[in-house]
Formats: sequence, C-alpha cells, structure tokens
Amino acid sequence: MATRNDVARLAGVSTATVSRVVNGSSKVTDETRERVLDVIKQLNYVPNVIARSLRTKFSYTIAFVVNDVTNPFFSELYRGICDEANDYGYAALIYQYDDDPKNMTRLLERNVDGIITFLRFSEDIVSLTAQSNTPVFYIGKEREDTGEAGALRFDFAEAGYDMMRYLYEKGHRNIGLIARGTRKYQDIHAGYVKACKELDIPYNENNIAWFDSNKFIVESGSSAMSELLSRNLGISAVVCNSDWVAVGALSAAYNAGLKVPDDISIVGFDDLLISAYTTPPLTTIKTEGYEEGRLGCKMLISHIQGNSMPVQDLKGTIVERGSVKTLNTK
Amino acid sequence: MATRNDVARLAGVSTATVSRVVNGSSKVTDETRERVLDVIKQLNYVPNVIARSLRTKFSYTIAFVVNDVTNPFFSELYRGICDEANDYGYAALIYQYDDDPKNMTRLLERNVDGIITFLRFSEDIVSLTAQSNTPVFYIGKEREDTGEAGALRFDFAEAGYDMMRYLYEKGHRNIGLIARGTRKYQDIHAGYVKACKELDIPYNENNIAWFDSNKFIVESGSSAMSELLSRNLGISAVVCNSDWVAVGALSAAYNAGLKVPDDISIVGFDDLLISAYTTPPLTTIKTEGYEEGRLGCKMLISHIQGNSMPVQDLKGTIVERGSVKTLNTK
DNA sequence: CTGAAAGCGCTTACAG
DNA sequence: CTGAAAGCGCTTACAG
Repeated sequence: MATRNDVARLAGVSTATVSRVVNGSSKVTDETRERVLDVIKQLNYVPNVIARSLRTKFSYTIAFVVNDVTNPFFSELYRGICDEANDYGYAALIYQYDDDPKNMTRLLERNVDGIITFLRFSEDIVSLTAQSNTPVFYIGKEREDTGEAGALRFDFAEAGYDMMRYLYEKGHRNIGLIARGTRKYQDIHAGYVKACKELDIPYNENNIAWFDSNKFIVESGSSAMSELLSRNLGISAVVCNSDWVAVGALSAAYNAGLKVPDDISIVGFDDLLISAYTTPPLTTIKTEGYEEGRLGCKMLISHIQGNSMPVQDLKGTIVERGSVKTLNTK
Repeated sequence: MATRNDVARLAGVSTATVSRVVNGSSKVTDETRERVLDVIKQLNYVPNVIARSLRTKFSYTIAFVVNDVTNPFFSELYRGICDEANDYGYAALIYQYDDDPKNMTRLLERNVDGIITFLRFSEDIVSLTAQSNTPVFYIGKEREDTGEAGALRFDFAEAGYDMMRYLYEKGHRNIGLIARGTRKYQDIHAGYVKACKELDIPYNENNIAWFDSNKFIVESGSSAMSELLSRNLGISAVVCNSDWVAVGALSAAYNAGLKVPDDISIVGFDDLLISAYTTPPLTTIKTEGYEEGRLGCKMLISHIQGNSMPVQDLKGTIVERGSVKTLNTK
C-alpha cells in the first residue's frame, strides 16, 4: 500500500499538501492539486482511515449493535442504516454484542463514532459507552426517557391496542397474546390490557404466553403458541409481539393440525420482508424498518457532527394480508 | 478516556512498561506489574486498538462481507465466525458490500486483518484486496481453484445429485429446479443434469427456472416457482438451490392453491434455523452454517498468524422433514 | 527489568 | 498557497 509519504515524494510536495488535497481543503493551487491527484491515481493510494482517526478522533464508522443477527428485523434495519451511512461517507457495520460487556469493550476500543441499537442497554453498558464518549442512538425504544441517547421511539402500547381493535372489528372476542416476559407490564401488553378494558373483553392471564429468550425467536414463538393451544382456551386469534414470533406461531398451529386463518387467526408486528411470503401471508403492523434505519442513522450522524441528539416518535399502520379470519358475530 | 500516558504517570513508570504489562510481556517485575494493573483498574483504562494497529499492522478485527444481510444463511454463518473470533481475541463484524467497489475500499481503509465471504469476488475486488494485502477466506465456494485465498469448499454438484436421487427413491420422476442463472452450468444444476442422465429421467430445460437477483431471495424463489407452475409441466417435486429460495417456492405454491407436499414436493438446501418452522417443515441438505463459520474463521486467523492458507472440502447430509411426499410408483 | 527514542500514517496550527 | 513540526496512542529494538 502506498502511503501519503510516497505520494508526497513523487509529487514533489509536502505531506501536508497531500493531506490538503485529499481532504478537499481549498488552499491549494489547481496545478499542485492536479499533480498530487495524478500521483494518487498512479500509486493507487488509499488514505489510511485508521491513522486519520487517531489524529482527528473520528473514524467515520458507525456500528449497529445487535444480540441476535439471525432476526431479520435487524437485517432490514441495517440495510437502511448502511445506505444512509454510505451517503455521508461513513461505513456501517453490524456487531454482535451477545449481552457480554467484554464484547462491548472490544467494539469501543475500535473507536466507532456512534452506536445504533434496538436493545435496551443495561446500566453497565450505558456507563461503558458514556465513558468512551460514544453516542448511542436507540431505534424502536418505547416512549420512556432516553437519557443522553437519541431515539426513534415507537408506541408499542398503541400498536397493541390498534391490533386488538382491528381483531375486535373482525369479530374476535377471545384473543391470545404472545410477548416478551421481561417487559411484562409494558408495551404491547399494556395496549392489550387497555383494549380489553375498553372493548369489554374479560382479561385473562391465561390468554397470555410469555417467552424469554434472545436466542432463535421463531422457536420461542412456536413454543409459546403450543403452550397457548395446550391450554384449550377457545382462542380465535393470537397477537404476536413481532412477525418473527408469528412465524413460529404459524408453525406451531400447523403442527397442531390447525389451519390459519380458518381455525385460528394470527397477527404479527413489524412487517418483515418475509411476512408477505409466509403460509398464509401475515397480517401485521408495518414499522418501516428500512426507513427507520435511514432516519436513525441520519440523526446519529448529525449528532456526531455537532448537533444535539434528537428523539422522535413513530407510528405504525396495519397491513392486511391472509392470516385473519372475519368471524360472523351476528 | 484515560490513555497509556495517564497510566504511566500515575504508576510512576514509562509508557513502555505499561505496554509491556498490557501485552503480557514477561520482562516486568511482579511488583511493577501489580502497580500498573492497579492504576489501569483505577483509571478504567482501555488500550486503544486503533493506535496499536497503526503500529503493529494488526487490528485484530475480521470482517464478514455479504451482499444481502437479509439472507439468514449469512447470519448463521456469522454467529459461528463471531464466536470463534472472540475466542481468539478478535472482533468480527458483518459488512455489506453491495457489489460496489467503493464499499470494499471503505472497508479496506479500516485495516481489517482478514475477510470472510460467501460471495465470489469479481476481478477488481480480488485485486483490491490483494493490493491492500488483506487475506480472503471463502466459505461455500465450489471446488474450483481459489487462488491465493483459503476456502471451505462445498460440492454443490454432488449435493444436487444426492437430492435428485433422494427424490427419485421417493418415486418422483418429473422434477423441477430453481437455481441461480449466473451459475447456469455449474453446481447444483450440474448435479441435476448428472442425476437425470444416470436415473434415465429425460432432461428438459423447461423444468428449470433460473433467477438472477441478489435482492430479496425469497421473492426470487417465489417468482421462479410461479413461473415453473405456470408452465404446466406436471412436475411432482422441485429442488431449490437454497432454503431461503424454498421458502419463496412454498409461498408461491400456497398462492397457487397447492398443498405441500400433497400436491407438490419442495426441497431446499442449507438447513436454516427457520427451515424447521416453515409450513410444512422443509426437507433439505444440511450444511452446518454455524460450524462452517467457526471453522472458516479459525483457518483465517491461523493464516493471519503466519500459517499457510488452507482449503478444505465439505459434504452435506439430507435431513428429512415434511415437504416431500412419497409417491406410489408401483 | 526498565526507559528514551523513533516511528506507524495521518492532520493542523503556525510561520512564511 | 505551502512546508516544517508537533502530536494522536501505541510498540519495540536499543541501551543500560
């Protein structure tokens, strides 16, 4: 690899001048600029971002931190992050954190300019990032305080409520819920509860299956659904807290010999690319992962460049496909 | 962030000594070592890997380069890569390349120690990585020459052949194929052709649907399947060149009002995590993505550490699930 | 065993 | 407009 030194020597200028043309500083004669550019091309010179970042403290790279790369919701988010980052000359990468502080340190050591994540960082991680002065941007955070961090916040409670209303209007009265146990009294569940109250549906803890894993979510969804079915509650529909969970639920229904939506309706949340290709195609709430990725990344970069860290609220819309049956409620 | 200088000052030693204890060099008294370690802990000092890599030329990070993060096969590979890399003290990340040389340069500028990929790099990318002296390791490459690069090579032709034999034994005689158009006369198709010859099945170009995208592969699979069905060939089974494609095929069959496997059998290739949760669960060939990731990463790191670049051959095994019907062949 | 010094590839005030 | 010099946080022969 040619270095800036080689370029300077061959072009007969100082390294400072090479820096100036590389960085587009204007204080260079057209003539020298051209000469330098020629040499750069000739030597196939690529500036060393690592060295620059040591000097400037900016690495022009942002990391999307996840716990389960295997979840397509993250991949879709990442595509948006990536495209936006590239537009700004940044590199964007996915990094698996796996709930291990050591892995977070490993990332921080590498001087990323900012972190985007869908996770809720624990106290120690928040302090780790703060210590290293790395800004964090949350995507999909609930509408709670985000502290120093920026966020695209999603009102999961409202989404859950909307979905319940939707099912109610389709004639469903006995509805199950599959959700993350660790957020028991928050988000979608809160919407579920509110809807029950408002729509005068009796609330029954038994109608809910909590799962609790960060591993393969489809499997969690499938187990939860089996569990729900085994309780024999006469449920006519199930709300899943994500499409990826719903894919698991679909599978459990199939294995139980149930036809969706004829025997039971299932709805998800996210609208993944895959959700139009399940059997049957999934009715769900669209959250625009790709666009969220772009927007979140744009906000983070703007902050890195010196602006304040923004927080913005988001809403989803129901997309109807083939996994809900309209019941005759007479 | 505390730097090595702060540590040196507070511990009353030179920065060289701090380096030596950080890097575990033995030439330090137990007493000074302890003193330095104390200060490190006290200051919460984290060595700057970026600065070190400028000096040593090793960044202890390896990149898994993909074109479509959205494909779960890659995520599963990455998990293996990641776990293995971490065991060696390396960081592993996913990077989207998107067939754009500019993106490759962006990655190379950041001094990764090595690249793992499932893609076939084009000439210009091969020369880009060579220029920057970044070793490349291919996973899932066919059994062709890999040049300077290391590889885990998979015999796709054999796998295609095996799958055909399997279907033949189940009584299928009129079998379709969905595969990548850009490798028309290679891999799985070669196995398909060979099987036709050996099993005395007439080979018909019409039985094959080529697709040609790097975008959302499920969609490609779905279109290809629709295309195949629209040709009215009386096909009883379809071989897909990956499970993710098969998921699309499953969807197209469903939309055409066909039941799998009763009306038509569909098989995939890879054995993704999701493949046990499709409707119906997919019969496929297992390629052990996670293990391949680990193994490939181990081989790459061994090369980075000075050993020669290895090439190893892999085989898959059929896993039977619910997407193939046994026909009565009398 | 330990330190002073040079250097990795860059940037950026400071002079001129 | 351009160059010499210092410095980003590290490592590593070279002395002692």
